[in-house]
Amino acid sequence: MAGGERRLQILRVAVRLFSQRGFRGTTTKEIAIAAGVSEAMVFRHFATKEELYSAILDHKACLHDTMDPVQVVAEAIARKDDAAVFEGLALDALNQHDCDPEFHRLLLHSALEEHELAQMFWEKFVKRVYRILGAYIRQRQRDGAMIQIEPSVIVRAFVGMVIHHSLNNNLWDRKRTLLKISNQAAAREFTNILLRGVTTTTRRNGLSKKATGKNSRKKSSR
Amino acid sequence: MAGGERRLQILRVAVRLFSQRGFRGTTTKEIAIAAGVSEAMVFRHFATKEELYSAILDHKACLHDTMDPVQVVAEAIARKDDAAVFEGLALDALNQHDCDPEFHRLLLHSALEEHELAQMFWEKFVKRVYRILGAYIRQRQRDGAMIQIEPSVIVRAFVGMVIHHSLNNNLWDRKRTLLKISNQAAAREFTNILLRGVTTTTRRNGLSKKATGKNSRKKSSR
DNA sequence: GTCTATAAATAGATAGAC
DNA sequence: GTCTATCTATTTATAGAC
Repeated sequence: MAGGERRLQILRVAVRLFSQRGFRGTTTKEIAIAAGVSEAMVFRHFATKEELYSAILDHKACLHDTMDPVQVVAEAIARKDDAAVFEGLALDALNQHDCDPEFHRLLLHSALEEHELAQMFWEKFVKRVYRILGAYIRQRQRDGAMIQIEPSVIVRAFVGMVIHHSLNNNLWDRKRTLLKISNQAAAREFTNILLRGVTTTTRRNGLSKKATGKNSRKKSSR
Repeated sequence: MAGGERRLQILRVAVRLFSQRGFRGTTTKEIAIAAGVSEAMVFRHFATKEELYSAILDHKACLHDTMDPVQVVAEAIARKDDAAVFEGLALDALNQHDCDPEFHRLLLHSALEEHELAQMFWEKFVKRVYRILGAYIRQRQRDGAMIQIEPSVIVRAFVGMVIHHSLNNNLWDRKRTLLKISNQAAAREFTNILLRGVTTTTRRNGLSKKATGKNSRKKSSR
């Protein structure tokens, strides 16, 4: 097998094992066996186990760089379509986690081990979501469309619903014994709860026909 | 030092190290050094490393058995005081995590490693919260006090806010760079968001407050 | 109870043949 | 590129003296 090809294969096997048992919990021998090669081959492609780990992180991080969570809803933000903003973000996150559960586990392992990936992810991804979503909420508060709660609290509440749901599905309750629901439905329900919870609205008929932004005139209700 | 005493001391040291670096990431030598004894002493009190781990889990699980999260709000449930129910649960969980962050980390490690503790905790604790809180919500829906959303979804949303907040504070953002808020305030804010989001009460306009119980939620949002 | 010394197994990593 | 064989350090665990 060609160099680059084999390298990638070993890398993928390592991703799987590291995500299952953590960095320290996985031996280079296990990786070699799972990849169907000798240990020497592993060390031919990656000088040390640490280097292998780093390569994985780079690999994963690069993949996730290309998908910008904020870009997914940029247009909804411009339109000030609250439901589309939150539902879009939630659905994107849930789908992401579903199609790459390994990454979520890898991230948790690295957070527990205080490895660089955790901090990198935090800096490049989480902070960004808080900044941009926080700014959006602040704007909507100025519009009189949302009640005066510290925006970070709202972000945390919403991110909490979504991430915790993923964590449940991927880590604790893979059989979905407690809650079986599609990602679409979950994104919609969480968004409904949050928006009912934080938007100013006088009518109780349904929930979404409220200020779409451009012409909201209500000033600070409380 | 007497037998039982030393045993407990080693156990406590091990709890700290395991929660920091996981089971496989901690060596018996490190434990011995941290406890100020020789490795032989560790193996005198615990035949194997596995046995030490199990002893920790028993120790912790037993501690947490005594504090029933549901009992904390039993009286609020009887009174149908929605705000007290949710705020009480949230505050209890947040304080619990704050005063024993090790347990939270230990739990995560064991969930990732698929160790028994994780499943035990899930069965004895999480399921219970879902069952009881779900039943309460269902009752409140029959009362006409809450909108018709699958109760499990509401539970997941709320538990998500709270647990994710703890996870952030204990694992990712110990410096609280993104959100600095007291447990009391957090419990109150999350409850406000959720209850605004799921209750049928007509708020502003001083219209009817159709909720049945003596719902004494205060309307302060800074 | 506590230690030092050490056994036995496993880990990461390298050498060198093919 | 790939393997077998091997080295070295570490890790779990034990023996036996005090």
